[in-house]
Amino acid sequence: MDEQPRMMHSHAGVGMAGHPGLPQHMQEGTGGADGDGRKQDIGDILQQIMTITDQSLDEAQARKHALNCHRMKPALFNVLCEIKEKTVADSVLTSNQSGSLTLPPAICSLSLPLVLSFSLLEEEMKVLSIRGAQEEEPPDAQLMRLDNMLLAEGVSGPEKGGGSAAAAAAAAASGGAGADNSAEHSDYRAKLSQIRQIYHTELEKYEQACNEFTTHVMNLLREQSRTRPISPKEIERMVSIIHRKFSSIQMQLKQSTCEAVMILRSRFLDARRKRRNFNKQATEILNEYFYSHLSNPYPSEEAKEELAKKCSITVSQVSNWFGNKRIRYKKNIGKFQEEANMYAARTAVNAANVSAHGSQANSPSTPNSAAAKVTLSGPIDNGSAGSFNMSNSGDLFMSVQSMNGDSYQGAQVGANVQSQVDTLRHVISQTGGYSDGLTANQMYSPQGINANGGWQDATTPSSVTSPTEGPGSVHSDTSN
DNA sequence: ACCTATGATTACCT
DNA sequence: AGGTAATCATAGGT
Repeated sequence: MDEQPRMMHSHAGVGMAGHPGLPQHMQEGTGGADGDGRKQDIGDILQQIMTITDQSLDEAQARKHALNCHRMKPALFNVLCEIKEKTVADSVLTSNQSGSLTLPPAICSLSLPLVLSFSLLEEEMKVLSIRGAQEEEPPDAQLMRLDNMLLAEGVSGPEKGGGSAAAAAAAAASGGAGADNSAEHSDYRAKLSQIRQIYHTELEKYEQACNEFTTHVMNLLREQSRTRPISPKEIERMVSIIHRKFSSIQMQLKQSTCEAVMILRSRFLDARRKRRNFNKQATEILNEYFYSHLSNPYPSEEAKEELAKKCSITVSQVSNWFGNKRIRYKKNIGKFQEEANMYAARTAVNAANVSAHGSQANSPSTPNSAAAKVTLSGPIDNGSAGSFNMSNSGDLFMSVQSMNGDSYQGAQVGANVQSQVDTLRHVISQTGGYSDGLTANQMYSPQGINANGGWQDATTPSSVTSPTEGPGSVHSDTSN
């Protein structure tokens, strides 16, 4: 940066007299004029440089040529290169001393244009090498991380399959229901491949630009090395600087690609951000289980696995669902009344059907099948809890009494029969079967929920063990 | 735009 | 480890 002042100083200290023929002056300078005479020569040369733009192209070209053909040129060039190498190394070491370099007077007088250009280049090299030294190592680890991530996301990996594999992995991680969000995944894949494409075209573009620029700079430097002290080593260094520069740009590209992928991922696959409702079937299965095990809605690990399989969701999702359900049911039982009715009835119907089928083989009719049929008529026909409550409560109550009573106690009651008991009992509890004088909400107070809000199994001793449903258990003759 | 439903997460408890 | 309660953040309906 101190180039300008230096030049200005020299300029000011010397007269403006113009002299032709640079080589001659150089020769004169070489002649070893000391003191004022030498200064005068330098001033003359400088003046010529300053006015070089005023000269015609041919004239300048001729001088350049003459300079290149100077007999001392190769030797001088080598010396300059050497000094420069050394100076660059020094300047890197003592980077904050922006030392104005002191050249041997002989060299100064020999080739001012060379010295000047050398100084300029020296300056730029200093800057570049400092920068280069600073950016040397740190990005490596980060670059590797980015590369790994891009590879993992299928952006930088092999052409096909990588993306979908990543999507599938992400889908598995998010635990979403398969059929439901497959469309979404294709959308995700499409967007991912879009990112991938952009990434690759950009990468290619950068690479090409890097190569082009490198060749350009190399040519330029080679060209300039005829007039400036540029050694092949320096060209090499310059090239590596350029490559570093471009690879830092590449890293930026990689970084932003990673960001884009992350955003895409979070938008499409992050379970929490993009919450997907379970599909209707899954919800029904879960609700069915919940309401048929209302006295103890805590599915065992096995039951959870089974439910998870049935609903094509994960076990932890099942756990979440039951956790949420329990708490929300307990908090506002009234709100769930209708739902409870519905599922209670449905479960009863299912059980009745199963039981009817089972008994058709062996015995004519069973009390619980009758009960289920009674249950059926209410909520499903007119779909209203109110009318359901009023119409058949008596029958239901009787049926359940008998089911839960002695007649079924000793028999090999199947697990699903227990479900029916829970379900029907629940229906009864809201229809006023257990308590007459209460309001709807109070009536609905579920059996099993104690004063503290916890579920108790006191009312249904048999449901302490979570029943595992199996057709086999019903199959056995439960009638007599 | 608002509201409710709902799946997930969190802190805390047993 | 598994439960509860509170909370978050979004889906989906109006």
